[in-house]
Amino acid sequence: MATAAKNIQILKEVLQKEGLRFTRQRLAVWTEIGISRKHRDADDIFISIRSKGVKVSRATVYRTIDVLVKNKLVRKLDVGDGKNRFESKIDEEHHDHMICLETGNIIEFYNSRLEQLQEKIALDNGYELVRHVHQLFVRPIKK
Amino acid sequence: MATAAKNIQILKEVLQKEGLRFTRQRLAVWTEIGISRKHRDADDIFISIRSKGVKVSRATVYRTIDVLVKNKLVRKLDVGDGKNRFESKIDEEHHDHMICLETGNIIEFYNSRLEQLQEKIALDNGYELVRHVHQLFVRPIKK
DNA sequence: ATTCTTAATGAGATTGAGTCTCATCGTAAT
DNA sequence: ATTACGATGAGACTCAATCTCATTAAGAAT
Ligand SMILES: [Mn+2]
Ligand SMILES: [Mn+2]
Ligand SMILES: [Zn+2]
Ligand SMILES: [Zn+2]
Repeated sequence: MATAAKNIQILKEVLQKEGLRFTRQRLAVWTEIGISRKHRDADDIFISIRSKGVKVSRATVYRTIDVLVKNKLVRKLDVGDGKNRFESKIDEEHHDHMICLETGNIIEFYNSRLEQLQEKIALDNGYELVRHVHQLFVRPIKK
Repeated sequence: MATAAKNIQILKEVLQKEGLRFTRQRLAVWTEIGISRKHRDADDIFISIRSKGVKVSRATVYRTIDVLVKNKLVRKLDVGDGKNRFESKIDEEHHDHMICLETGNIIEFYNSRLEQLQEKIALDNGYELVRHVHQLFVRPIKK
């Protein structure tokens, strides 16, 4: 799964639902996020698209990402360095992130008990959990 | 506890340890964060100090907050609206935050099992947990 | 294929939180 | 009181992100 053709279809459906046109720029942004390594920032994506010969502006990159995030195709991630990062949610299970304070490396993790606890905490307070931000800042154990 | 005199003493000790001078501005910032309601942003603190007749600049507010955060007198909190918020850690146990998406209200919570799980997840990956960011974005349950 | 309507785009201006500069001020040691 | 040097403030600056608006191009209609 997650073939190029499949991803184009997913994008087209979202754009149609939103009443938006299918453009080369929007496809380029979605392709860039979908195909590439994860946790990339907007400028990274912008530079990469340009380097592949597709004409695009920063404004369009940001505008397109907003649409993708709104429609849950892409996840926005703040690792605390002032720049948002993005990753495709296609073929991805939910996970949270551990950021190494020494290398900047981002490690993904998932723990169902942790997820359940969060739902419970919200409920116990009379709320419904909509989303959560959870990052562990860590240091390698030296022996 | 947490009398004004006590708080001044705490500040003086930190400044001494850091080799920094005790100034009216630094006291004003610490007092503002320590005395007032929680989760305030830097500009809020800046305006409030000025309104009380103490001459201070934004630069000094930010610089002082950095010292306070470094010395664990104050906690920096990012609720995702682009502005950091601050709260005194004096007489406060560790807690995380639930942000109501409808009212913007910030509810504090603490769950020891949750805290333990995070330590464990880091360790299982060969890391030591230094700090964590954990926010639940919630919506009131309507019945 | 050509025309037409209107949404989408791009270059560059703008915003805003946070940082930096450096001339001046004030703490605190003596 | 004098003095040394750290602290401060006004405003310039940074940089991610947003906005403006003249121009471009989807894509529907024919
Ligand atoms: Mn990830
Ligand atoms: Mn709090
Ligand atoms: Zn999670
Ligand atoms: Zn916690």
